[in-house]
Amino acid sequence: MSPRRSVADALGTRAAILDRSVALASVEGLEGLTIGRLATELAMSKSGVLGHFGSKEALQLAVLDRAGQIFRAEVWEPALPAAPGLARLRVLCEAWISYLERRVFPGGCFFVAAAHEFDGRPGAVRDAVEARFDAWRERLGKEARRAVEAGELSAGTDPGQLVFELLGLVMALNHAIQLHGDQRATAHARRGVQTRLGLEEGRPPRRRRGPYSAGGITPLRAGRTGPAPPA
Amino acid sequence: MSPRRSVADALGTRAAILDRSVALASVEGLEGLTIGRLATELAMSKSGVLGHFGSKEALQLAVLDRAGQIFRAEVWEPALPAAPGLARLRVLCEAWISYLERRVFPGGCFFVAAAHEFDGRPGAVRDAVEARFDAWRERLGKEARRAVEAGELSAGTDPGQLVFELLGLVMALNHAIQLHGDQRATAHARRGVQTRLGLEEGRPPRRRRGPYSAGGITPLRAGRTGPAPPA
DNA sequence: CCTACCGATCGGTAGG
DNA sequence: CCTACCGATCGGTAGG
Repeated sequence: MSPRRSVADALGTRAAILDRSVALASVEGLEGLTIGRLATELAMSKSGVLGHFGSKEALQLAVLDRAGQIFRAEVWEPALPAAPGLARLRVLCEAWISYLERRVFPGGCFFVAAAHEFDGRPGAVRDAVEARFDAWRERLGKEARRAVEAGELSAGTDPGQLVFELLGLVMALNHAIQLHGDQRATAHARRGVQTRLGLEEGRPPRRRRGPYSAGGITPLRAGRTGPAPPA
Repeated sequence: MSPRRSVADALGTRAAILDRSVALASVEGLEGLTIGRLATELAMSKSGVLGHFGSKEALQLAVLDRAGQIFRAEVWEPALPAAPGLARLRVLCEAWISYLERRVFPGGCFFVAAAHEFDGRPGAVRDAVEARFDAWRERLGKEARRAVEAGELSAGTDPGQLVFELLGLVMALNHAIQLHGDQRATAHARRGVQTRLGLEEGRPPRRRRGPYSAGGITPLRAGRTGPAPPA
């Protein structure tokens, strides 16, 4: 009952609301997330839930932030130990695929879902989703440019084109898993990444003029947590 | 007031409801499509609208059918004059990209949006969306297999992999247009398709063992309504 | 095709 | 954090 205790409790309650919200919104969408249902599942009153955020939109933005923390921990941070450039790009793509394969969010990629839900509705939520995609593409683009500059990818490689195609592979995988329950699509996604980023592990790239330096070569392992791709 | 007239009127009303529904659902989603809003926009009563379908789910299924007719006319039919195999696959991909570029549905690809909206909710709508994607992938796969069998694509080409990658390019384009308003992404999508299906225009294929044997094929024009891709 | 209505649920507020 | 409540809107039905 002391003020100190109350603050800690409030933060714990807020965190609990957000965790439940992420799970709910992943399946039902950020708009399908309702204060009433949250309150019921958390055994709280609606006003108790809403008091932590002030409005549904503020809750949605907080949920987006929480989902961003999870994405960062699952996809971005595993790639930090890898050397910038091609090596990091490979770990990044594998962690990204693994994040979908392991269904970190039961509804698939939280941000792809949010993008589809809000791309037709102006507002703060839509802007936040767009900003996150901009930042993510920028990060990927930065690694891709570094890989090209270092000669790890063909000098003719367009980093923007590469990032666009990687995004497409991940989106197609997300779609295959969520709509069709097709886990075999992960093999397609991995093969697509390998075609674009080469397949070797720990070997120097072959110096040649061709588009890819696909060496002779074991598949990606670093950062992999899912099962190995089928032969 | 005769029975004949009533039937014609009813069909006209039903068609008007569906057209309005497609436009609304493209932006708001099939679940965001509400009977009340439809009734207001059509200057009808709610029960007048609902009477044509019986339930919201039946309306959603009818809307999906109507959207399918539009997709068929915009993407599939333009490809029918082309020879089966690689030529048809090229026209198909160009019509598909053009369909997104021209924003035939203001909310982007109707089925990609519906897939994201319903992939987490069991039911007839979800099943209908899944069946449509199955059929579409089957059609693309059939053309891809024919192209491989005819030697228009490398014998090593995996049709399933090709279809997966084409779907990814289209989904990345849809995302770029709808979330980022980025029309330049159409160039990335077209370049991705050309990398996979060959680029030349009216030139004989280079006979080599490489992945693509891009035939002596005119570039896509049939069905193209958008601007030419940038150099 | 209409009016009139049903119970349920929505986001949010008043007041404590 | 609660109870109690607001107006609006939801899908759907009764009865004509």
